[in-house]
Amino acid sequence: MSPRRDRPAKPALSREWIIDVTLDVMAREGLRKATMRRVAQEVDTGPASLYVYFRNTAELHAAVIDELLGRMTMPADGPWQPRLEQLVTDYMQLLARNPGLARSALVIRPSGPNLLLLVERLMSLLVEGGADPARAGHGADLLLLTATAAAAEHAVPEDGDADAGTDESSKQAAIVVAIRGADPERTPLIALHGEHLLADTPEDHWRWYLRAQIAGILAIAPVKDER
Amino acid sequence: MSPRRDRPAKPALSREWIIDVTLDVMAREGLRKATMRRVAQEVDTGPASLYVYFRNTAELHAAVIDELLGRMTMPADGPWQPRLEQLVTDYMQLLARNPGLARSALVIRPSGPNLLLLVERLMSLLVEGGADPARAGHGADLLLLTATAAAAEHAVPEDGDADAGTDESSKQAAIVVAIRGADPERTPLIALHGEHLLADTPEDHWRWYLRAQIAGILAIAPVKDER
DNA sequence: ACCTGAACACCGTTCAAGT
DNA sequence: ACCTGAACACCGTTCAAGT
Repeated sequence: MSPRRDRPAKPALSREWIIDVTLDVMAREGLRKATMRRVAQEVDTGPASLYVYFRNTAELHAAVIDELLGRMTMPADGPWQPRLEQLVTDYMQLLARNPGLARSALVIRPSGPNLLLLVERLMSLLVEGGADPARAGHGADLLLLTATAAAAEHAVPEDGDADAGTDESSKQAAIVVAIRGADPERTPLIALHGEHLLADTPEDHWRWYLRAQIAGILAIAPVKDER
Repeated sequence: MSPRRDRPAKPALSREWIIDVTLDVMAREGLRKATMRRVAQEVDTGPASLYVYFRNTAELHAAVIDELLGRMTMPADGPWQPRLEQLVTDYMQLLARNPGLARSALVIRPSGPNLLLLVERLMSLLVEGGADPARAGHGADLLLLTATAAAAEHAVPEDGDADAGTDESSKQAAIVVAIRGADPERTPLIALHGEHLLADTPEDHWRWYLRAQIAGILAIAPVKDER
């Protein structure tokens, strides 16, 4: 009669369970709270137990990212460019939704099976758009890099991420002040054209990044060829 | 006779001194060790004292980045494109040299006076290259974003950054294994062209990123214009 | 104002021992 | 093998009190 019946026997620990619980804590309280100790507590054990499945925190985060990637739906048929933009934007938003995940992604360089599949799709869309297949991999890489970085920036500050501006994010506010207060002597171009940076929405901004990069990827030749 | 003469009187705390000491600890042991507690100890006080000058750790890091930016030398005269590439590469390397700094830069969005000056220079070089002045700010933004992200990736793992692969960085190794082991059925393009990704050096890779982005920035029109 | 010791509420990771 | 409590060596930040 050791396992009580009213409280079902504790399920066996497993990679999957740990990842699920981590995702859960993350959704509720942000990645910053999804620590080894906290997750361990949530699965009702000591922190040491997790180290049987993940060598360290970074590896746990990598697993979480690949899990999320697996849930991403690929855009339907249509012209290559909107599909490409959609795919990269989805990836960006996936990371931006869980602030801190993007930061992790930059450090750990995910390379799980689902990431490979995403890269394959990006490459195929770029090739459809006319890219040199030999360089499509670089193009995909660049798009993912920018998406990750943009997500890390966009990222909603977590509760008390040392960023509790009164009404607006003080991070944004600092930039606005810096641009508006630009000295026309020292920084004439910013003084003249800075408003353009503040004028459009983050979405417009992101779309411009995307378009510029796609245009560049399609236009540029391999670096090696020169000299 | 309260201040002993053999041990000079403790200098008064100041923003500058704290930044200098932080830079010092960073250079010797990496940003990860440059904690509030550690820096406080180095200036021989309790951690609480630093909070008189910096509201939190992120603010200290931002100050450190702007200080480093101030020490950056601007490239000499010459054609705009090499100068532009040099400038962005310098910024990337400045961040890559202190692993973790790049990660901080993404989160805190530096906007100090020295960053503004860098943006101004980038804008002016882009305009020299033929960019629409109204969009040069976006271009500079994109270049800095990529530089920061690339630096965060490149970044040499700090001593025991949970990344002590036997001989090579295990992070890199994981990608190599993933690409080499790509399934030709599931990911045919990677299987076919993946070697290109492994073939060139990080420097070539970076230069390609730069060229692609510059080409794109010069080619693309404002997003707003469509529809 | 500026400065501080002490405390609060946490971390990641490893060890030695258990099953 | 898998699992774990306890320990080690840290964190950021705030408080209440001092000068």
